[in-house]
Amino acid sequence: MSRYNPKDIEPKWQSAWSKSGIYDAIDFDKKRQKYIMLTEFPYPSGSGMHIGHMREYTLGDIIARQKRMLGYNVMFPMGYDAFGLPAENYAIKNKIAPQKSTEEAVNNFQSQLESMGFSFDWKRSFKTTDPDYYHWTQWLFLKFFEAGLAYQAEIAVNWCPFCKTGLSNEEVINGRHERCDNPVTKKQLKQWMMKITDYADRLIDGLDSIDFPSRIADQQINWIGRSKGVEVSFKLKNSDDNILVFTTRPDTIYGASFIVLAPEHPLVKQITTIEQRDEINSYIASAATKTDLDRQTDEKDKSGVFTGAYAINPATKAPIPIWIADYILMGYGTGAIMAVPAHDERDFAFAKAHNLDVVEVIKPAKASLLPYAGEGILTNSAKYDNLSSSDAREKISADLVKANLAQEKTNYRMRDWIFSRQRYWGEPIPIIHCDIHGAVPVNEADLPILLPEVENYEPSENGDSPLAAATDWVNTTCPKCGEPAKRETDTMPNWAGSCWYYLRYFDAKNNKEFVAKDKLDYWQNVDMYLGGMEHTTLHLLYSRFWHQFLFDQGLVPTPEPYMARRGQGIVLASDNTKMSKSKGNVVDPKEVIDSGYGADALRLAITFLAPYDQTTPWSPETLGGTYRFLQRVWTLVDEYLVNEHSGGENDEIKRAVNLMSKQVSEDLEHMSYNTAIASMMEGVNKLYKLKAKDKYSSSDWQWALETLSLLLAPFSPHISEEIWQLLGNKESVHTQKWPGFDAKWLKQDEITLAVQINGKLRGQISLAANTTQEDAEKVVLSDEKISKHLEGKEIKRVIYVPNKLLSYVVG
RNA sequence: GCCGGAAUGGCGGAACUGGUAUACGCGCACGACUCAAAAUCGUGUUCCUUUUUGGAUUGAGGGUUCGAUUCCCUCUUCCGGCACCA
Repeated sequence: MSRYNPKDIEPKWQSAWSKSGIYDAIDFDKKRQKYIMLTEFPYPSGSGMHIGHMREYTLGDIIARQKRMLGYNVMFPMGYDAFGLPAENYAIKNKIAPQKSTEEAVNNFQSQLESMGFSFDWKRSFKTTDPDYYHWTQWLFLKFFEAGLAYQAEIAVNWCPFCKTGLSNEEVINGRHERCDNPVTKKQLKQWMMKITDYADRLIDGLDSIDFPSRIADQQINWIGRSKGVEVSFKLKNSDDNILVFTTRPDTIYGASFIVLAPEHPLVKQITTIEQRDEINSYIASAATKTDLDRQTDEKDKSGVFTGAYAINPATKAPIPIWIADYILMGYGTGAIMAVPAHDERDFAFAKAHNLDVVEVIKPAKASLLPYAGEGILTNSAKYDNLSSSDAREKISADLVKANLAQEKTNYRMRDWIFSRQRYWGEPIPIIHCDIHGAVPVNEADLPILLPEVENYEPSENGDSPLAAATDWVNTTCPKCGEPAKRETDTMPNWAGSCWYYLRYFDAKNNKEFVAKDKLDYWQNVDMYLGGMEHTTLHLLYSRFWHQFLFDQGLVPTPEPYMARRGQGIVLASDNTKMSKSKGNVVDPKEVIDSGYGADALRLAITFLAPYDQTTPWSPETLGGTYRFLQRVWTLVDEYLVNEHSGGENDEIKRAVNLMSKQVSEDLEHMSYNTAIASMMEGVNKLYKLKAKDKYSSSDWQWALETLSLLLAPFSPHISEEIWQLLGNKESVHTQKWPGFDAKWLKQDEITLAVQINGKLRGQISLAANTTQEDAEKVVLSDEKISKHLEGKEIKRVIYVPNKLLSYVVG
């Protein structure tokens, strides 16, 4: 008799597997390919990985292992997203060079991953910081540049004063930087931008062709924020200039009683009257210093200043005043609106605050207070009166377009992607600035542009990258004319490397191309992409954009990178709050393994807690339960091996194991991992009962225990391998065929029929399977307990569901 | 405010296309083993009433149906995302 001790078996198999190569993905293999991938490949930080990572990786590993057993050529790679703020901030805080801290963190991660027994193909691994890799990230940037999709612009960027770098809109969450949680301000900077807005429609429409859960697809659609409307021009009263406004509600144009411009709007200076100039200037100045957070907290009070100028409403021909206010954003639409206070909450608040006209032009079906933003019937709108607002929307915009006063226009909430960072730890942008030729791309032959080693890699206050101080590196010559020129010193954001890493796994060592074409054609794209919800409007959106561009360039064979995406839920601490280092409630997987539970029980516990996509609290008790389960499995096998086992067949064993096999297979198909484990527990409980009866006397035991180890293999790979081999098998359990089931053992001769009377359960009877309704009724009526409920009642109707239930309706 | 998701025992959760609600695990109680404890094994465990019987129950209210955790309507609460986007 031996005891289940994970420490005896887990490290042993981990090293055996890594020598064997059984998890390698094979290029051009005849078997069908299946690509399972995890987001975001981790950014190595000193603190290592927590249980949330492990949930995702365990899920991926279960899928990958089962697909291999089902006969697929599985690609299940892992690498490291090692550039970027998290790695760099960690390095700065601990006063280590990022190169060095990254290396340490990677080693730490590597050993953590190995201790969990994941079946990654390590031969394809790389870091985004490897020059062999970022060579091609830079090369791809040049493709964007050549296509005009990477460009420079002087704009007011989101600026994180703590990290001292510009940020994209996606990285600002509730006015704070998503990495360090400090409030974000605005700073005027010349930035590299990516024209993701060119792909806005494709990013929305492409979702129809791929399998993303609606919560992810909807979130992306929401973020892109497509809205269709018209741009209408309002002529200035005393000038031939026009102000363009964007509106989705041209049906309300007769109620437009004033115009509001963003403070940064280019026409403001020109139209402001002398009397208003001081007031306008001071308002512009104060708006410029507000942080996003200030703007959000000031949301309710609608500040603004009159410019002194008027525009003509093209519908009413009436002059209306032009104001400026910071609730109008320069970055959206035209930076100017026609205000319809009767039918827009913000305009209404502004009109009330500044005593401006409110003209009702839409009558709601039910009487309602102003402002009323819904649909209704037009009024005060000349010839459009009595039209429905939707009809009026079409008619009015058509008429305005015909009169050359408007054009149809689609706007997006999403802005172009601010791509440069004023930080050290990123891919250098491969551009050279020449006085004569402007921004010139580096020659492809000169790639990669290596990140130089510098003494001081901390960010600066003034918005210069730390690279600006590396003058030897900065000063170069123009690739076009050979005159002295300077390198771009901003670096790429940490999202750049992860935009295309999934492709590089096809061909990780290639130094001639980013990926060889025949490998792209074989592996195609990711079949199942697992990852957290936090990437939905960041990495997941960015990389779809890159991939769509690569498709347009003929560089990849498919229009979308990820055929299916699933997001795992968050693992909370046991007290139902988020795990955080500061609260000290983070569960460290290493501790769990070392304390004796082992990786197999941990993997089971994470998976068994709840459905994979549900947020759920961590439970040490569940870990105890899954450990106990494995121990029971172990004991079952151990007792079998030390007992004599000759004897006949046992139909009950066949039935129990076939049923377990069916349930586990079906649950895996539906990604219902927690119930798959429940099915195995149920199966093992049954085997314990059968063992008590027949003392392992049946010849079916060997088969039963082998099947159990096959079913358990994707979930708990070490113990499965150990018992598989203890049972006398020589090859790895992980290269075996997934067990099927024989339906003939699942058929039941005798079934339990539920009997309902007026919808209430009144009894259960045992019957031979497939008994006719007539015979079933006879049995029911002869059952005293049930038939007494029918006495003296008129039977109005009888419903019979064969093998399930018999339902009487009585009066 | 808008978009998405959820609500089932003491707890995590199960129930496939409407058909025996509470699988599986935890916890708890009792029993076996033990001098004892732990571990292990076994039995029980939605609630109320109760000898049996019976009644109630899937966040609340209504509807469809012989039958609803499941479908429809109204509402409440919680979680995630977006948020002055014209």
